[in-house]
Amino acid sequence: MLIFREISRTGSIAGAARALGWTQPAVSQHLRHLERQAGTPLVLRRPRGVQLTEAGRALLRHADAIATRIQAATADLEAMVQLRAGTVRLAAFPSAGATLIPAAMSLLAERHPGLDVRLRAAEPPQAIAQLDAGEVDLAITFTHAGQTPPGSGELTRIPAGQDPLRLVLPLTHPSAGPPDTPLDLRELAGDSWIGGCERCTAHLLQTCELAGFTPDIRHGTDDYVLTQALIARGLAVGLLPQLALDAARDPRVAVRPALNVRPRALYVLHHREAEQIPAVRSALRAILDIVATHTTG
Amino acid sequence: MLIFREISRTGSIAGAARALGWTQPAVSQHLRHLERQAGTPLVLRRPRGVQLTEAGRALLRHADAIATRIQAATADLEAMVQLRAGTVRLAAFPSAGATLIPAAMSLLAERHPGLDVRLRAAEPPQAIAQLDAGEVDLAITFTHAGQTPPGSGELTRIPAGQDPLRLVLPLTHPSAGPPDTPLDLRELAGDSWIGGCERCTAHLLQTCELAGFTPDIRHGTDDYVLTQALIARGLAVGLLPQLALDAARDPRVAVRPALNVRPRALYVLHHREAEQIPAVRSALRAILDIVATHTTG
DNA sequence: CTGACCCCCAAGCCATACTTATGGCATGGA
DNA sequence: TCCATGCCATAAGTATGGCTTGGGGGTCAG
Repeated sequence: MLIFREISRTGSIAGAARALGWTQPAVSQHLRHLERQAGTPLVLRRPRGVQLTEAGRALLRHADAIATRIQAATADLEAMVQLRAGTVRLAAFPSAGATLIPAAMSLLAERHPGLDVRLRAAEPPQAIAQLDAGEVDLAITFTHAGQTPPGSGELTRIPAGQDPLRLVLPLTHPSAGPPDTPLDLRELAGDSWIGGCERCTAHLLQTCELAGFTPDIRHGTDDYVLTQALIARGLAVGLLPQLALDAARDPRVAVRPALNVRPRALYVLHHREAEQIPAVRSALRAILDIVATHTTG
Repeated sequence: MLIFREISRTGSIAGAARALGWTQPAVSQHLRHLERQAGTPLVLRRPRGVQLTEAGRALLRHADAIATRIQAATADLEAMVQLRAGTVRLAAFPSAGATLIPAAMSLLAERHPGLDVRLRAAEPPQAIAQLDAGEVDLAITFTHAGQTPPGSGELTRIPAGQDPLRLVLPLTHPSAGPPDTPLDLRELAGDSWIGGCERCTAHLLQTCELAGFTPDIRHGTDDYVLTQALIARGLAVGLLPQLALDAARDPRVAVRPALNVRPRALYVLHHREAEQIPAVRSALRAILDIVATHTTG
């Protein structure tokens, strides 16, 4: 097909062969094959070259259109390879979506302005479901110490730093001491507690059991603003991840490091081959870069 | 490219292979090759099939457009092969263009209503020039006896019957006898003559020389209506082809067969391979059919 | 009439592309 | 837990297709 275009462009079979770096019979055979399956001559052989027949002119129009399309396709793909275009769909749990991810998106926009990044907030189980369904390319998730890391065998899991947990108390609480000195969980054994998401609440229970008591979990919400508002009113104490506090810090609560409470681990998940996709790879890199500065800084 | 469409249609490489009647590795290799030259994965391999990446979706759009174009191209060519479409450009000398060719065009239109036939009036030398220049597909020409048949080696010449020449006289002329009895040229040796086109005049001169006299050619025109008008007024006698008289017969002139004057031969000329073009072939056939009925009838 | 430039045809060789065979991986049921 | 059934990839073998070389016909210009 493209050979035929070259024939019509140069006006001769030998000319097309020269342009293509082939020999003349090769082009001649191609043309013959094309005419055979067209069922009609496409060119008239003249002493100094060939001349298109009506059928040849008709085919040429289509061939030109096809060549244009092929060019457009290669241009589109090249743009994606060179990161001048492309879409990355992220699913992140809310506190990362409010802190790490916006920073990573800014970094990525700076590096590759043409990329289109889309974020959906989703707790880890939902994020993985969306990944499985092909609705997102990257899932930013976490696992509390002692819980099984997320993701089935098909997914690649990349550690993305750790997020320490903090004890959050009313300012009026007797244990609301200096913000940098760790506090032992057991000092809050008698308090009312507020739990987070399902897995967070499970982790709180487990941690307290290990510390030797069963917490009195009276409230539950995965909304960290609401959580802090309740705590500010003196209605409970809580264990909140640092990222949540980074996202929204209520000034009416006290925050202290927790003794013997291991941080939650953050992960980025993706399909195994998704890392080969340029846009996904650079988005992943941006996220990991942000995590690195966040951890070291 | 079309393989990729099949993959996306069936949703799996194995499915595409089944649909194409190939084996699974063949399709897999094609896909790999395509991804290699795209520079990015086009599909994600999932446990029960594959899922298109963004680049794959982009390519699919282009592939669909290309497939549509290919389909349109084959449809166009098929229409031409099946004579539902196509153009034939004819060049014919005026008296044939006024008689045989319209009949042939009607016959062709009846057989193949979709064909587009275009006629240009041209004397044989011009018709051949147009054929050489690729401006027409068929040239209807004639040669007088004794003249070299038209056409260089590149052209195919097909005899298309003969066109007898008639002596045309004023009704008042002493030789204007019964229309079916031949008349000897020499009876008109002393008359004033009117010549036709260049080659016709040359033929007239040659014929008269052979008959033993030199005609007094006073007028000249290739317009057979004008010729007959001059003859009707008694200003000259002439030698007109039967086709010209078929086209326009002035009732004010007498027509008699000429003794010892050989008819002119009609030819259809075309490029050697043009006969392979369906529309040209069927047009040629229609012309020859008309010529045949004309000759026998 | 010879050289240059088209084109076609025939035969040979090489590369591409499809096949068979094998293995890994994920899922679903006994 | 183990096997069965999909899916996909890889590797090696083979054969078909396609390009090359070599030779011939034809037209046109010098």
